[in-house]
Amino acid sequence: MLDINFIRQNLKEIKEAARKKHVAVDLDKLVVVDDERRSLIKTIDDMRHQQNVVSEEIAKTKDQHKISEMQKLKKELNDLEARLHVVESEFNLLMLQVPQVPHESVPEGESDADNKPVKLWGEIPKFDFPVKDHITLMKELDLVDFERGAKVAGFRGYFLKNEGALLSFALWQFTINHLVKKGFIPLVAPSLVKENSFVGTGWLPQGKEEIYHTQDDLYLAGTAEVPVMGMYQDEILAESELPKKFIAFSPCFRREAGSYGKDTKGIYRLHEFMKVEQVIFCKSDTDESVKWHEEITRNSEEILQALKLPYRVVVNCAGDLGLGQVKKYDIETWIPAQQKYGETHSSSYFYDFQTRRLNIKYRDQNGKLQFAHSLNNTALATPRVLIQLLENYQQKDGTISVPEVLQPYLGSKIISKK
RNA sequence: GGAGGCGUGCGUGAGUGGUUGAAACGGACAGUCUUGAAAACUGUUAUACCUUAACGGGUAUCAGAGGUUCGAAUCCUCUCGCCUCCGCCA
Repeated sequence: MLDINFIRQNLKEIKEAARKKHVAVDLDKLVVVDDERRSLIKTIDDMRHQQNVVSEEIAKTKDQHKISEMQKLKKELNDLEARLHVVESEFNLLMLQVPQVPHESVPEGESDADNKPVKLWGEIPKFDFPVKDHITLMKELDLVDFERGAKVAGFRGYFLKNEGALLSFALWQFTINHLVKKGFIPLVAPSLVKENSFVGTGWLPQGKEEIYHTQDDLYLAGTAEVPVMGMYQDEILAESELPKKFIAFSPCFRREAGSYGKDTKGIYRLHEFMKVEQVIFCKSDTDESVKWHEEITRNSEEILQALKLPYRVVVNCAGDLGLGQVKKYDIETWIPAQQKYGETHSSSYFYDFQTRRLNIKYRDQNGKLQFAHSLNNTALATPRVLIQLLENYQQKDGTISVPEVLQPYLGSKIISKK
């Protein structure tokens, strides 16, 4: 959510942002609705003032004439309040659709195909044998059971098995340890979450099709960003505790509506997966946001570097940005069998878009309340990253060598047939 | 799932229809005093919106939403949250 005064003063810029982000929102209508809203509030406030003054007189004089005068006023007031009610809900609905303005460095574009690479790391491995894809590798080494996964959990269901499971634990543990050393507070976050946090983070109302909804009116979060942001809703933080840095583990659920035909094989696109997510609250300062954005991106790169997986960083084009995002980097990691990079991380910042919706503030040095800024990035998502890990580490004899940094967690150096 | 209780400001807690945005105590902050600290004393201590050049003024908010009333923290209805006991359960 943006400040309505900011919207009114920068209407052209916001319209441009909506165009770039492909967001359909009638901003002219918003202004008209806001005009009516403002004038109603003014009128109603004045009438209430009169009501307060006269009521006080009545308390003393019990003047029957004034009472009937106020009865009339009350009727008028009720009508206006009812109208304001309607206008305000219209106003709020429109406000929830107004996009954040992308940073000037964000390229224009329609979809992820227009994202621009900004960094390359690692060498693309050359294999002197036919490369197997992760599905083949996992089946041969008995690391996954798709058939029974589908039997039990339906389409896109899976069981991770043997080292497929153990590697996941190793990756989580390694990642969390790495970030805790950097001052991140570890969390295990809820996935079953109330609607508020989804609206507050910008996942709702537009993302309704993507999110599972339970019969108890709770929703299943597709990322720990949702619960961790919701954690501080309606709170005033101390400036001294900023930046607040969290590393949160949670199961993640996505309906993947609209992508029924996409990535139907393997473990790339799943309804249920696990993620270790970085979430930061920082001071209300655009430079601070940029600084921490670079840091959380670097943190994820460090993890890939420690795993010695080749990756590239792309800056997402405006068409590929979420409603509230100012700028986003995706990190894409090399998939040998497909000879291309595949998204494994997504790093974004929002300025105060989310914290305004969630009412998360802090008191600055001058005693003024400010909306904090928020950011988040994947630290590591499983099982997707197993694709890159297994394929890049495969060996001629069909075994997988275990990345050095994971060996202590896994207790072995090689994954071979049972 | 059954039975009961409770929701007031940073905290404890008063307030059951008319200057109560809200007593009192505590906490925090600032000042006086002190070499420094403590103690004592004094003062400050909500947020949002509207209005004003400014001083200031106005409206709303006592979990939330409705209702009764000229007037609601106080009465009524619903919702939400928390707590206790029983049952069930990892």
